[in-house]
Amino acid sequence: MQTDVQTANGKVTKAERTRARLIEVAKRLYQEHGSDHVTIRRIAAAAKIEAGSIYYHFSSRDEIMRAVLESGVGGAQHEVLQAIAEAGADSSSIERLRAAFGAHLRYTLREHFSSRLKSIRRLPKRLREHHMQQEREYAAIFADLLQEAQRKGLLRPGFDLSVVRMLSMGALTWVAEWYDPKGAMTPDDIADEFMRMLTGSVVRTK
Amino acid sequence: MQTDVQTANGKVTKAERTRARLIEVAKRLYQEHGSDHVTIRRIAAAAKIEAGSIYYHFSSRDEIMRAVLESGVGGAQHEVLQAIAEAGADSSSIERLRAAFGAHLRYTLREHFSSRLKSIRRLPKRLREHHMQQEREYAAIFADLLQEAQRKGLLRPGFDLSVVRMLSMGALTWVAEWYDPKGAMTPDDIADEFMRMLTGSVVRTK
DNA sequence: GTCTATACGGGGATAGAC
DNA sequence: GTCTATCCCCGTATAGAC
Repeated sequence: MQTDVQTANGKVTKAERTRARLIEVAKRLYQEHGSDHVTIRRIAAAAKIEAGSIYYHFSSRDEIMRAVLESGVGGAQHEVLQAIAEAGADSSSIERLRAAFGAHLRYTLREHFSSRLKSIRRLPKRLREHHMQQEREYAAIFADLLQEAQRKGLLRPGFDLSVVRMLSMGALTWVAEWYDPKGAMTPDDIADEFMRMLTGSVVRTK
Repeated sequence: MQTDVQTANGKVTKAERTRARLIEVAKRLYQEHGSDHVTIRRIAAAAKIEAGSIYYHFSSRDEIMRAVLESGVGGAQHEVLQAIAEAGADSSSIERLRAAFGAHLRYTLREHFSSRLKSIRRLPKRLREHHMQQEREYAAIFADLLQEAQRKGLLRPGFDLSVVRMLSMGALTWVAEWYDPKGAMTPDDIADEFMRMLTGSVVRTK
């Protein structure tokens, strides 16, 4: 919002670094305490800065929240797309879907980030619109994989792919609510179990 | 906490009625605005009472929140058990599971209540423990149905039933995040679609 | 860029009248 | 049981020194 543009020679300004640190700190606080109780004062304390100074980098508390959401969805998107790419060009749609689900789950659990859980309702309309646009793009990744699978005849007919996608994302996103890192299962184990649930019903078994 | 016991002759005291009204109002506010921004003063205003008077019925804000959660999980439990009962004694485990899922989803969407979404983290330990015990009882309903189905050989072997249950509940609970009441699908349509996803993979198709 | 100081409102909670 | 009055804290945000 202020002087947080990169300088011509590609250097990162002090303002940029501080801004990035504030976003990181705020994200961590959201994870630990929920969107409630994450105040300017607390963010400032955790970032070892005075509360007033924050307003040099952000115009309001909501602006920080928006930045955190943006960074969260953006991070997930980046890792999911990368996982799909790593699956290789000769992978099937189903394999890519599995990779995408796995990446989504790993990210959600690692960052304990499920954007919707953090009260988006209270975001001003402008910010909310931007965020929902970002969410739609993220959802489109999975929607595309499912449609591709359907076109290639890999899915059992008769399903509403939108509903299947949203139920699936829900199942995975909700894992953050019950996952025990000290338990026996890794995030990938859970993603695999979920794929097994789909395979044989949604996915044609032949 | 105070005089909210029923009198010997079974009559409901004024205090009880007021307390119940406060819980109802608070629940509605939580639904509408999220757990953020639901203040004692707002609850008081919506209940047409003065803020100070609330402390006759509840000892703190958290106490109200706990009561709302209790009422929410209790309500869901009641309706799910009723749906199972209505499925009849000669119904299969799978039919009862379908009925239970449907009731869970209807309740979640109607009350826009998904307890976990409302920052439980910030509840004091005592209150949180009680709430999680209640959640476990609720989860046990579904766990029992799945185990029963497994015993009767209605499930395809090789699945971790705990994981299947938690993924399933997640898929359904998350529906509240994307459901559009003005859309074409009813809650039961969605529950049915989900059962179709399970049938043929988790449920043995024969 | 970051600090200090401060304005202002709204939060939870209590005391005592009625 | 409910009201009124009030305390004190902490929230967001701003102004101006450095």
